[in-house]
Amino acid sequence: MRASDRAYSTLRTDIIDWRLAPGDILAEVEQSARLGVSRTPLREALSRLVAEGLATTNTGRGVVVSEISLEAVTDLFDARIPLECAAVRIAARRGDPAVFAPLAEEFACAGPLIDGDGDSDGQAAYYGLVARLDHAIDEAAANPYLLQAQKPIRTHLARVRRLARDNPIRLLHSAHEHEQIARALADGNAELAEAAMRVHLHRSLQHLTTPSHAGHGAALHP
Amino acid sequence: MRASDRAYSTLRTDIIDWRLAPGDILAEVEQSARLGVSRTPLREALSRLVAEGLATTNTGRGVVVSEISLEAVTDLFDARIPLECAAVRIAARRGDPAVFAPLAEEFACAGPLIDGDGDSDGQAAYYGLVARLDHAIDEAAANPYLLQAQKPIRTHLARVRRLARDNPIRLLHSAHEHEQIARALADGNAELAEAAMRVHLHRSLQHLTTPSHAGHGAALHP
DNA sequence: GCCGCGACCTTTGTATACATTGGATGGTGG
DNA sequence: CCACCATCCAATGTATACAAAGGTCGCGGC
Repeated sequence: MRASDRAYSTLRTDIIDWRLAPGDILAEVEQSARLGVSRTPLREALSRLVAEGLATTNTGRGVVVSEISLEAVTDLFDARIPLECAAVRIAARRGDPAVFAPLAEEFACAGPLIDGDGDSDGQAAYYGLVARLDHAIDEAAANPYLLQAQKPIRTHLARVRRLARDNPIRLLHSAHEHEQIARALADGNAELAEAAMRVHLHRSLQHLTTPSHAGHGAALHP
Repeated sequence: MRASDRAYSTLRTDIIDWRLAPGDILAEVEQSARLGVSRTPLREALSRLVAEGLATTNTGRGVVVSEISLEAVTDLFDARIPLECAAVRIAARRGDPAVFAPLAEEFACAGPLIDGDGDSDGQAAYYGLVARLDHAIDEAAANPYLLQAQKPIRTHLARVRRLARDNPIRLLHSAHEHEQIARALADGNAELAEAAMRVHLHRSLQHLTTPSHAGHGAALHP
């Protein structure tokens, strides 16, 4: 793997996981020393982060980690909802039903996975299942432009998710919503799939903007 | 202006205007010599082009101008339509009516601008008017994530537009459609604005995919 | 004559040295 | 005492030199 790739993925993970907070300055010499690469590949990594929206260039001051907060999540979903709905609609038309039927079954059986004893293990497995459905939708939609538009949105979403941890109750609901989406896709029912996706996204947004989940970010800003 | 910015905008324009055709190899030494910059800023320009989707990296072969054709325009609009509709819907809610009313008037009076004697001059002025409306919508929507998702789509769209020149009749229809959008926005009518936008985009797509306009691209590939 | 292997060469990836710009700080004048 | 300007410094922007990797061409063997 190239040095610039390593620098990029390390910085990207650091930002998404809030080890690098908004406003933090990514000085070239400092970061190149920290990551053990030269300034040239680091600059390439930084420019990729800027293109992705995870950082912004302050003229003369280098690049800083871009601001984001739970307040931005509404704007984020205003862009996300139409994109995901469009994707799922196309996927229902073009996709192979045989791909989505097993996924629907998995979501139907995901209950024990979520509130089992090995908590974090089960949650990780569930998140993996969600990722597989997302990937199957991307494959079925087979639209590179749609994917390109969704990519930065998903990156930002991953970042705000860390501010509001999902609880088991929400995850159970989420599994049910995902099952509905997968079943509609397996049936090739575009209208139903879009509606189910819309329901899921609205519920997710509602959960994220519920104030009871805010406030543990204080630990990240001592 | 920085050398990397100059290299980026020059290459970007060259690709959009089809001076650099899909499949063309952007060798670092060759392009840096052509643009009169060193390899370092050129690499930054290339990585920006890759992030934008105008070029792709072929391992070991450098970066090549990405493929695009009129066949891709349907996929492009599958991503564009939901985004523009979402933007116009939000703009109708948040926007200032005083901004859009004059724009609607301008579109209403755009007829002579289009099929006047100074053909290309008038068309350029009309395209500028369209750009102003787009910008006003972006400002009114005030959603950076939506804008970020739209940016690559618009870039690709500019590229395919060069394959199918607009004719005066289509432009007159386009002006009328834009007028409808602007009026709905001035009235703060989100539903109507979205519908008008949807009409406009479907008509545009229909025009672009009408086969009578293909075929002058042969001059670009001798 | 065709396939495979190897060497050469072109091209990209990386590092470092140098130039330049923007900012901060301290001093001076009003 | 405040404000403005000049100087210094640190950080980025750029260029070039070097290394590594992949591709292509040619030669030899089958």
